[in-house]
Amino acid sequence: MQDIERRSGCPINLAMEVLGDRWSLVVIRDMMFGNRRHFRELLTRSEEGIASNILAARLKRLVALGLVTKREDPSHSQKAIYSLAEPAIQLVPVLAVLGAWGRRHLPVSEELSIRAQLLEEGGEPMWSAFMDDLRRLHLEDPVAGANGAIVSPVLADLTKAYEAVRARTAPAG
Amino acid sequence: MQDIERRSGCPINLAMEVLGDRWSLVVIRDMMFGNRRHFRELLTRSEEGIASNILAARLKRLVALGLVTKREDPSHSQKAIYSLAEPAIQLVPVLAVLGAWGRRHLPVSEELSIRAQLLEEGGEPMWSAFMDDLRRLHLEDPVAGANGAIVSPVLADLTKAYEAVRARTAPAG
DNA sequence: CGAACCGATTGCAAGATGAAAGCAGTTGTG
DNA sequence: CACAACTGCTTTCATCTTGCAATCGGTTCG
Repeated sequence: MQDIERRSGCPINLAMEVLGDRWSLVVIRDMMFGNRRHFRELLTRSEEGIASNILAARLKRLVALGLVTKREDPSHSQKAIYSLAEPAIQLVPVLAVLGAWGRRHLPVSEELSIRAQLLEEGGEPMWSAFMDDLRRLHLEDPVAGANGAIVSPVLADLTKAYEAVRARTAPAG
Repeated sequence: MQDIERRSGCPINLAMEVLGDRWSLVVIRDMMFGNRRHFRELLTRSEEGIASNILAARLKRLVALGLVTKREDPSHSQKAIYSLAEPAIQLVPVLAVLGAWGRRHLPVSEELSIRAQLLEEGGEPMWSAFMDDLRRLHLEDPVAGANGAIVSPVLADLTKAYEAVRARTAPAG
């Protein structure tokens, strides 16, 4: 694991040393909920428009920290598949409660917060089911998970709800 | 509320725009679990050694964002009392699950993670009780909350456990 | 053989961070 | 009533981080 500062041994402090920047959790969110597994997908399909050097730096750091793994894509000798490692998969509850907080207190858009709402309402059972799905997509068979040969039922439901809201609120897009 | 970037309307993204730096959540943690309510307390009793200019900037930003409030201390015309506002109080579940994650995956120290452990084991009922306590200390009567005239039972339990571990692991300190 | 695509890297400017010192005013002490 | 300690900050300056734009060498596809 790459060096973090270790200003103190407090769990909150250490978590902020690992995740306390503007991009790391957003990248993990895209891998987790958008199943973005390649550099280009993360770069160009990012809602927030991350810069390529920042993305490269974040991915390298997350790999060094053991939150993400990187392997070759057999379909393309230059492509790399990025996958969530177990510690990142266990961030599901963190993202769920953080999303729930953001939805209550920040100026979110309806389409981008429907998944946070469902994840909050689904509670612990849904989080566990989602984490099991993620283990299949990212740990068990990363290649099939990356190319869509296997899918997550929980993620499919979330995505379906997202598409439905998007179709309703922005029929043209 | 002060301007945040608003790169997107995603709850996770917005939460990271508000809390995604190395210090904001640490400051909130100290106010919440350490009941640090004055600038000097936050500055000198910080485990991580925050710099005074950074602390000043963070407090100003958190006040502007509506997470923290600032008022005069009647006991000292120059003193300011900083209190958690409702949105920050509702970060209790976030800090609880984030602490639980940090405790599992990062090199925490035993004494500084006992509170995270208790908070995780206490679950939702304990979080609710703690949030009620915080409302009394920070919203209902900030002055009495700041000077110790009223205390939080939940916090007292957490602090007691912390002191016990500290006495066991570092008898001299 | 050229265009599009692959995961990055480089240069540069702007902004954030952090250590240290300092500030003007207030309070407690001898 | 002088004075030291303490109050919440602010300033300065050197260093580190961030983000944009352009680009890189290689691969794949038509």
